Amino acid sequence: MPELPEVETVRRRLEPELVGRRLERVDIHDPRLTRPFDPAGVAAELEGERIVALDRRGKYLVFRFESGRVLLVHLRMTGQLLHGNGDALSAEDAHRRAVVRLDDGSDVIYRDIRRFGTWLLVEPGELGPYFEGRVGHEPLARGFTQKRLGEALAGRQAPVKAVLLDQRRLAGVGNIYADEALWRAGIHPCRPAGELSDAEIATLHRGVRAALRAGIALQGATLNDYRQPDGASGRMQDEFKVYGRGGEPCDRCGALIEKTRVAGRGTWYCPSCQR
DNA sequence: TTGGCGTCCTGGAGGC
DNA sequence: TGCCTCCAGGACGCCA
Repeated sequence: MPELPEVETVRRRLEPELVGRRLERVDIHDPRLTRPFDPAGVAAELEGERIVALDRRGKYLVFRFESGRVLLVHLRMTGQLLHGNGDALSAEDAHRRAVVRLDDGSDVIYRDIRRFGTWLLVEPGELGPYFEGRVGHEPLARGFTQKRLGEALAGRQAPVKAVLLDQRRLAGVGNIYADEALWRAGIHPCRPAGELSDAEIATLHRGVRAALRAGIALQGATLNDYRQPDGASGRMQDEFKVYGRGGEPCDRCGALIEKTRVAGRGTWYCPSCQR
């Protein structure tokens, strides 16, 4: 499922291909994609727009247009953005939810098996209010310090993993990278967030950033559905320390990795070296 | 304000 | 072989 490293990988691949291009035709096949707005209306508004920048905020892809409008694309669980010739990209694919024809004749295909993904067209000046209170610190930004992480965790009785997954506090961390970050930090995912010491917060701060950077360096993790815009798989799944490795030995201490459930999510950890 | 749970959604795995 | 049930999880709404 696309988290910060996967979304950033998609952004980096698409940016040189899409910036400067005009949207000639937009076909949105899934009425759920643009809820609560009419997909035909959204498509009509998008046609003719020129992309001037492609950014990322948390797990959102931010398409900025010449008019000042912004299209926010969230891939959720199984969303994919593919770029190429639409006819060659399996036109019969039942999971195609939208197709955008660009002015160079290429296509951007949006496919989504579980249909959780969303497209939201935001008017100039509305992006800030939309993100306000909804999307928290960027964990790889220069300003995300150990102090900022400490503030996000302070006073919370919820499991530390649940707080890492809370996008209002930390943007972009999902189930995979939360587990991987906690393993790197040697912290048990069920520990109450507010009880971590300053030293543990410092270790977790390094662990979160290291896990996310590793994911970006390996072009994300491909488990089932995530693909890069050219269809290639990521390689992070080959470097997982705990996620999905229940019953296998821990790389650090050799104890068998266990699985539990935290915040309603499957959670893998080492019972020996994560305290 | 906080934390937990249900909902949306579909494909795959496992059981019978 | 076919059918049924369960599981996976990001964001959001609801409730205690």
